Amino acid sequence: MPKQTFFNLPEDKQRLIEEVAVDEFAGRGYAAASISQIVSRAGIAKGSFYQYFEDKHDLFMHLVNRVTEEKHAYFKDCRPPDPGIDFFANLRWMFEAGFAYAAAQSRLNQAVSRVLFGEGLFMGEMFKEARQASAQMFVEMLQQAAERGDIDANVDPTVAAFAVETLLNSLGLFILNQQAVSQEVLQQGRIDWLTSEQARQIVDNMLFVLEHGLRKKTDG
Amino acid sequence: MPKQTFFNLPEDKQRLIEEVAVDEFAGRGYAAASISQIVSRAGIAKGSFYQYFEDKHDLFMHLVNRVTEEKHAYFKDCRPPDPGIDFFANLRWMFEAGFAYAAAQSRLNQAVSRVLFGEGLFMGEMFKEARQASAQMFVEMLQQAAERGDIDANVDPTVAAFAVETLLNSLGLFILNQQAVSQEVLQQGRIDWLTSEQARQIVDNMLFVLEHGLRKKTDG
DNA sequence: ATACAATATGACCGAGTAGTCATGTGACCA
DNA sequence: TGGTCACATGACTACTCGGTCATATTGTAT
Repeated sequence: MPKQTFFNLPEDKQRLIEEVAVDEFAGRGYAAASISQIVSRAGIAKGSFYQYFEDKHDLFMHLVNRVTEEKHAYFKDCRPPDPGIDFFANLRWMFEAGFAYAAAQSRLNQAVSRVLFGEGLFMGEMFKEARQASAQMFVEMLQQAAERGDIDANVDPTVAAFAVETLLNSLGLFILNQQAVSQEVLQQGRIDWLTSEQARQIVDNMLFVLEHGLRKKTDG
Repeated sequence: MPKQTFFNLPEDKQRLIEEVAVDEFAGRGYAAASISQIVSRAGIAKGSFYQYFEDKHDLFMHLVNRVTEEKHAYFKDCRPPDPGIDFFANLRWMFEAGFAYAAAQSRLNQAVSRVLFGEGLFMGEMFKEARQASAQMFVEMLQQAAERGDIDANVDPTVAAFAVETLLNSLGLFILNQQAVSQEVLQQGRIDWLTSEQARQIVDNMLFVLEHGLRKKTDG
């Protein structure tokens, strides 16, 4: 948490520092963000920075806290329309609220998102060919399936392909999460706890979701 | 691409360098990964590194290529049983192969995935609570929905929550990519890509898939 | 043995970094 | 007026970084 001296600053100076910091983080990512750059662009002395914050991490966490504060404030008044509402309606509502928030809200939130998205985009650039080839394969597959009448005509093949690809790619992530990954496991480099039975169930579940969706079928 | 000198190296030295590099990238993320650290830990001279690789990017791309090679090698022998088969059967085959690969995945692949999924362990630590809270929220939501009979009883809430969360989280990036939004646009803080009609359709589609699945409904 | 090319090496460079600290400044109180 | 205290400052230290290059060490062909 920032030191008291930071909160003693005039509001506009606090905001200025936050803005500059946010730009720096957004532009260069967390790891490469430079405090020297921040103080220079904010027009404060290096020493002052260290009277406000412990270090870079402290500053960044402050920004994150600001965003979550803002978010909570934003969502406070508008509770989900009805707690007893249908799950899918609820999901849709969450989406729309999230979009509205993202669209309406401050530079602060936009910038923090930019840190996350920006790095994603950067990485995306790196693997453009590989990813496009992969994505293309899935799209074609889905298109063929659509022509053959295997999949629903309401679904855009591109979106469907994305869904399939994303879930397929995240299988590894799911496994890692399930075992609360630790450095130890990473070094060990093998995953042998997973029985084929468990594996089968996970795959079954994922495929079921993709094929039939989550909604309970009312008909036989 | 690495220079010829690298490939002239003894196999085990190549592997050693790759291992060390992978650790560095996995541990500190792409931006903060240090070549000085890598050469030091690999026990080679700084100058040698630059006789093997152009720069950090070159090294990283080499690792990525290794991963894709590995993947291709893994999937090479096992072609889909029958090209004319039902789409979902085909999908099942792919998922099983994908799962096997994910379960057997090498340190190499793990590390690269880690870098891609969010700048290494560090970022992961930072947002750990937030992400866990989010995941927890989804699981509870799905459990309630299951109890209320909104969602299908065949689906394990944990897997469903993971699927929902994964798809929703990566949807933003997908929309960005679909509209070919550049990093500059993001930097400017424009949000028109979010509010566009296309974005809305993508969201609708994704929600549809989650609710009803991909398979064409024969009834109704 | 000799010559030659390929590779290995680490001291070195310039640039940039995080973080410190002695000194300066201004506001408030006695 | 003088004293006190919170804050501001930027030169400074002690790094690490990516990258270069003259030199040393190999391996190979003659």
